[in-house]
Parts: sequence; C-alpha cells; structure tokens
Amino acid sequence: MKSHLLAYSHFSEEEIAKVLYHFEEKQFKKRDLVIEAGHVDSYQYFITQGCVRGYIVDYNGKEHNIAFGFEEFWFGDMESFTNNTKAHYNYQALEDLTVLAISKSNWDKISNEIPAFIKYSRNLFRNAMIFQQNRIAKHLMQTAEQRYEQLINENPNILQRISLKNIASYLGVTPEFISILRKKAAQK
Amino acid sequence: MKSHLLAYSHFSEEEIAKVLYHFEEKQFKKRDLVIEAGHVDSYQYFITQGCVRGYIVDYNGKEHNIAFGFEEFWFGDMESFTNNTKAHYNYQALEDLTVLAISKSNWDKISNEIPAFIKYSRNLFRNAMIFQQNRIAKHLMQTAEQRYEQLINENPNILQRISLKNIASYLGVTPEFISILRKKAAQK
DNA sequence: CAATACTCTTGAAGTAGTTCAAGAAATCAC
DNA sequence: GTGATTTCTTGAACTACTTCAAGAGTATTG
Repeated sequence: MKSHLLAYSHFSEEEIAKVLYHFEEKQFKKRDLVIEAGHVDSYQYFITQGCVRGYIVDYNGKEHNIAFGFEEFWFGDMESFTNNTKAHYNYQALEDLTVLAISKSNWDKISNEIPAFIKYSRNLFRNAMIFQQNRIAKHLMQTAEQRYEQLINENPNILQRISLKNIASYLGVTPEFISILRKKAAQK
Repeated sequence: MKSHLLAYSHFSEEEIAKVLYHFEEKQFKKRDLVIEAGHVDSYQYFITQGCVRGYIVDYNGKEHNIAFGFEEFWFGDMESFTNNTKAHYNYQALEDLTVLAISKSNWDKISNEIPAFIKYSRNLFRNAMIFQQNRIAKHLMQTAEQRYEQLINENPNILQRISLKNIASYLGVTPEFISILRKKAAQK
C-alpha cells in the first residue's frame, strides 16, 4: 500500500520495510480534530482512508480552509513539526479516517539512516511548493467563478466528498455566492 | 558570501568549495528578463545583488506578481527546472542584478555527490512551502488593507525598492486602490 | 420516527475593490 | 536639461462578491 507511493524515489525492499516500521496507524472519527491549532504537533500523517480539511481560524472566529487531503496524501502542520512551535492550522477528519503517522524523532531517524528518504521528502516538499505557488497564481488571475469551475473540472468527484460550504471556504468565497454561480451555470 | 547561506545545513569546507565551483555568476540589467515564460529554463538563481519580480501573464495580457526576490534569495521556475517543461512564470530584474546560477545538471551532480546538499535543498523547499501556505492563509483571512499594512510593517524597506504598482499586483489589488488606502491611513 | 441540526438556495441591500480617464510628480534617455 | 515615459493620485461610475434573513431539503441523534 505504502510502497506504491514510495515509488516517488528509489528505495530498496529493506529500506521500504525500515521506513514502514516507523509509522503507527491511527484512526479518527468523522469530525475529530487530528491537529489542533495552538498545540504542538510533532507528526506527519499519510492518509490511507478518508479525507481531511486543513483550516485556520481568524480573529473573528471565522474558519478558512487552506487544504484538503485524500487517500495517499500527506498532511501535517509543517511549521509546528519542524520548529516545535504551536500549530497555526487545524486538521479535521471529514470522513472516518485512517492514517499512518510518523513522529518527528522517527522522521529524523529515517532521514539519517536512509538517504533515499531525504530525496523522497525533498521531492514531496518541492511538489507542494509548486502546487501552492500555482494556487496563489490562480487566485490572483481568476475570478471566483473561474476558480470554482476549474476546481470541479480538475476534481470531478470532489462534490461527492466535500460540502459546498467547505469548497467555498477553500476558494475564498461565501457558500451563498457559489449557489449563485451554480444557478447561473445551470441556466446556460 | 555564499558560505553564509550554506549555514542552512552542515557542510565541510571542501563541500562548500565543491558546491560553489558549480555556480556561474551572471549579470542582468534593470528590466531584463532572467526567465521568460514559454521557454524551458534549467537553472536556479541565487541573488547576490539586486532584486527581481516573478510574475505570470493572464489571457488578457495582464501581469500578476507572484514573488519578489532580494539578496540571498533563491528563485527559479521550479516546474520548468524539474520537469524540463516550459516555464509558466517570468522573472524580471527590477534593479541591476547579479546572480549565481546553477544548471540542472550541476544541481543533480552536487545532489548525488554531497548528501548535505540534498538536506539543504529540502530545507529550502520546506521553508518555501510554509511561506506559500501562510501567504494563501493571509489572502483568505485578510482584506487588502490588512495585507498591505502587514506587508510594509514586516518589510519596512520594501517601498524604497519596489514600486507601488508591483506591490499592488503582488497583493492582488489595483494600484489605484492602494492609493486610496494610503490616503485613508494618512488621514488618521 | 420525531426532534434537532446542518446544508443548500433565494433574494434584497450593502461594501470592498475595479475600471476608466485625466492630471501632477518623478525618473529616464539622449 | 529638455522631452518622453513611467509612477502615483484623485474622482466618479460600476461590479463581483458579502451580509443578513428566511425557507426547503437532507442528515444525524436519541
């Protein structure tokens, strides 16, 4: 299962076993918080089943989704993980969730013992960086309507798993406005 | 000069020399394009003097700044560099510019020969990823006014080096609107 | 199988930010 | 140092998106 993903870099069989050995499987119920803002969280999580949303709460108590995660995605509060500081972001299970969790100490241990793992994580980070940069660019270039249409074109199944409200928050608009867009699209 | 930055990871003296050996210094005039969208660019650039803007051009021909770079910053079109595809972004010198450029082949060579370099680049990517994520979060949470004030509070010297127009584009608003905000702030 | 609580929609009124046009101030080029 | 170009400002009209309120539909809970 996980080895499939580890085709991201070049690992030997023993290395894969060694890596996998350092993960622990954890379960969460729908609506549970995996990571809570304000607390230090020294884990990274790899999703094997279910999905999550990452969000931040502003000074008015309003939530803003910054990311979704599905099967075979990594998530975690990277700043908290790296610097042992309090997490800025919350991560909540949107469905019953199974993850493989790895602690910072195990992460560092593997990094020191298995060079391919550093390469693997570097590739992960690089791809995440590219993704985020493209997301910012889209935000600057496109209207809410274009962002919504592109999102559902590129992820046709997302509507089955993520509520309109959460999609709206991710796109940076109100759910009401998405409703208006839908109506408009239906009339065409 | 560069060794200062290489304090990011642990390098021996020889390793630093070996790394530096693979860079070439390049000069650009103010307004020159270092990277041109639509062309493959297989370099990463480390700024020793000057500053740049990264931007993308939309279907209406409008430019949107996605990043600025100053001394001791890296920049490059990571997607083009990694996958040998055409760059999506342009990078333009905003002042006369001196960079240390490293080709993809030298980058890969160093990565294979010097494990500390992979660690170094992984840390760079990780920090970039955190930065971008925080930028997205700010965009979702804050008004243009808050984003502008935070930007100049955190980078008090930026106004001396970056034009209002370019700052506005980076923040995702029109220059006219920044003018309005300034007037409003001055009246307080 | 009610009761409660979310989710999505609709509409009317409001606001943050845009567009266009034009002028003043600063910078650049020769 | 003068003409040309670019930068910043101002104002008036406009629009993309928000807010608030209320109702219908769908899940979730005991």
